[in-house]
Amino acid sequence: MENLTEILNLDPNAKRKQFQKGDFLQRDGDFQASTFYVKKGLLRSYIIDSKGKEHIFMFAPTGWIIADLEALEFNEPVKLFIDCLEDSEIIIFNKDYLFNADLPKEKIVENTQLLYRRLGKLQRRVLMLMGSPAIDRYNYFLNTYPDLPNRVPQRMIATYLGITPQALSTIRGKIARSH
Amino acid sequence: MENLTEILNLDPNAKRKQFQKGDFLQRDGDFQASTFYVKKGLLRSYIIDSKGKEHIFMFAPTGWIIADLEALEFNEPVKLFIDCLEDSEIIIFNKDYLFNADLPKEKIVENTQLLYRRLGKLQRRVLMLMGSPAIDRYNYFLNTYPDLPNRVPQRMIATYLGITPQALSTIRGKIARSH
DNA sequence: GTGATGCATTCATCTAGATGAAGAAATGAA
DNA sequence: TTCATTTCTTCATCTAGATGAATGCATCAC
Repeated sequence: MENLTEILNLDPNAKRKQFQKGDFLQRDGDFQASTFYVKKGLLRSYIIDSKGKEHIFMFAPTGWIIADLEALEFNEPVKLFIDCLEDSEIIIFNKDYLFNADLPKEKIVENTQLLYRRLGKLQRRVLMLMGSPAIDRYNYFLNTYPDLPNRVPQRMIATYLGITPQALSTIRGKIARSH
Repeated sequence: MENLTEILNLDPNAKRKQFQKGDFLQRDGDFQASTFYVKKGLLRSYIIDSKGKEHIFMFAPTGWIIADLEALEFNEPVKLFIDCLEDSEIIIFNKDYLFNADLPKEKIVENTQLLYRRLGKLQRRVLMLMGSPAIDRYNYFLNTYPDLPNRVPQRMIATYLGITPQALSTIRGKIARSH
């Protein structure tokens, strides 16, 4: 995703900004959704459901792009909170810029490749949420984000998987006990 | 999505084909994933999990595009079955054609819009699978596919929602009883 | 150091939805 | 029409994971 940096440097409206652990970049109810490129650090996006429970939609370590895709695309108010899990350097830009008419055609095609990739991953996520038990989802998580287990608390991993921290603890116990 | 037809007509490799209810367009294990545009009819894509259970990833009525996005993007063998729920007229084409260098830039940008839209929908699907009870997911399904309840059997709707036909039957019973 | 706050683990319950079985209704083929 | 197949519903269990509470550790502020 490093080629993105180059593009982002071209966007006259892109803002580079430093954030601290705990800072919010966007919250539920905001009217204007933004797109964030993580130059360095770690973000996450999540909702809080009707019962007050947190559900992490994704983590975004260095090099990733994170946004409320639904709000962006359908011009709805933001549903996803986005905040910093570590001090982070972020580039805030307009989604449209990735497909701006000023960019050369090949760049645009390159950028759509990123969307395609994300679609593939999301497809997998849906299929796993429907068809795989929590332990398989946990193993897939470890594969997708190999270095995150050391950087984020268990309870966040649990809410990413769609289970409670207690359930994750039990699963980890089982894995450990079976060597 | 009607503008797509036009583009598809330009693709020299796109094949138009007639299928019958029950025909398979693609199955688990195929090596070459394709992309299908539904000119008329109704398709679905689904996996069969390790316990032999069916999970429908999506329905594709007239005007929709359906494919195994993960297999396409990462050049993996196909995981999703795709078959016809009704007699259908299908255009089979290469995903790359949507972003072919021969197309005018505006067309490419237009096509990425479709990807974005799909991403937004998938985000919502993930969030609902994690955070909403089956009844809410059912109502959202009714919203997304208003005319499908009359065209597809309940058991398929259930496997789309990620629950069993029995559970869906109970939910419908509750909704009916509460007027 | 002390106290406070947050995190992980364990255990005893509880529950949404799964499973399996059976009957009723609908669909389809001959 | 009749027979077979599939679909839908209901009910009696069962289970993965939720909930809530208690305990033991860390971490941080002061």
